[in-house]
Amino acid sequence: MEQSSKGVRRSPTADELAIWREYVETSEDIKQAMAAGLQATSGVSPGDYSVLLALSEADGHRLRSSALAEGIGWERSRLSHHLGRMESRGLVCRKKSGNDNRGAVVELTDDGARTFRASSAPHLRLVRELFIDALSPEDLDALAEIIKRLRRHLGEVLEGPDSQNP
Amino acid sequence: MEQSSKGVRRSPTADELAIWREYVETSEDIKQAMAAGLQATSGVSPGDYSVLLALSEADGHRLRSSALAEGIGWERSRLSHHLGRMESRGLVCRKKSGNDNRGAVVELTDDGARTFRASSAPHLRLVRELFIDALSPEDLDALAEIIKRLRRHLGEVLEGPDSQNP
DNA sequence: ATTACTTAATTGACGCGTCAATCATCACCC
DNA sequence: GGGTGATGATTGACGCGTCAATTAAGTAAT
Repeated sequence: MEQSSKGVRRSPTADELAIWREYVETSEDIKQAMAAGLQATSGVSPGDYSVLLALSEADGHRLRSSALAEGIGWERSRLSHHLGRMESRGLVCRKKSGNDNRGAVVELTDDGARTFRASSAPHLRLVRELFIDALSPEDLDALAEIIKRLRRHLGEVLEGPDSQNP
Repeated sequence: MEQSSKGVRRSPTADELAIWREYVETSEDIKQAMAAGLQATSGVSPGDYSVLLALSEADGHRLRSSALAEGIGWERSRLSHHLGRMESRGLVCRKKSGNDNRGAVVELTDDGARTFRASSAPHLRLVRELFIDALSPEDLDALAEIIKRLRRHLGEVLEGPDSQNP
């Protein structure tokens, strides 16, 4: 039996660790730069932007809160907290859903729609400035491929360990 | 004049935006998986781990708080808040510095040192499982290069805009 | 119809991070 | 030595995210 099964497996080398650290730091710095830029230009956070975008694209500017959570890949409680803050700022409002009385529907207010329109161009500009402009088309392709592998691997590793789900 | 100077510059394409989104989501998922794994195996957060690591490597297991902040690349107030939490858990303690009475010195407690030793192997294992194992050596090299470019570009873009620093 | 299960969403507590304000100390210098 | 300003560190307020608990409404089974 060798290292591929279950025995002792090697630790990352110093080089590998350095790349890991750079990876984490860089992605956090970029996230932070995006947040700061968005805040400065449009007064919204990345989370706000995700919510506004999803609602803007939705039929009638309204979505079931669970559908919204699903759409942007958030936990429900996270969304609930965030909607509370956005509602208090008047960007969004919550109403009872017609057919199922436990469901809530989230709707974009006029102010929310305006805010989204105003933040869209700055957001796109920031994506270009902070990310796209840094890389050649070949880099971008390579990165896309690497991300796919990271993602797929992560999925496997989070399933595997103790998946007693039928 | 074309798009390279100051005029209208193109928005990201749909493909580019998709890669951006994947990049952000993946790095957050990985960060989250690391945090969860570390918490489950050793009861520490990634932030705790950074602090413990830096102190463990320091001479006498103690550092000026500003040197510590510098070393791990944190804002001072962030570190101060974090140290408060770690101190209340008994991982770390703060003392007045000898020669400069406004400086504080942070010192690893025995419990902190023990905790660090216990978390080190799980941390390395997680780096391998979540990151290194997902990629071939060539991928890793390519990724390292891309990260360097992102980082360099980010530095330029954050300097440039309005650097009225003498 | 009463009990039991599931599903939708919210809440509260708590850790984390940022920003702006504050406080203490040191350094200078007139 | 008493301003003045820089430096080291802390604090408070607030937004963000997770987890565990809770509320409320639908669904089934007996």
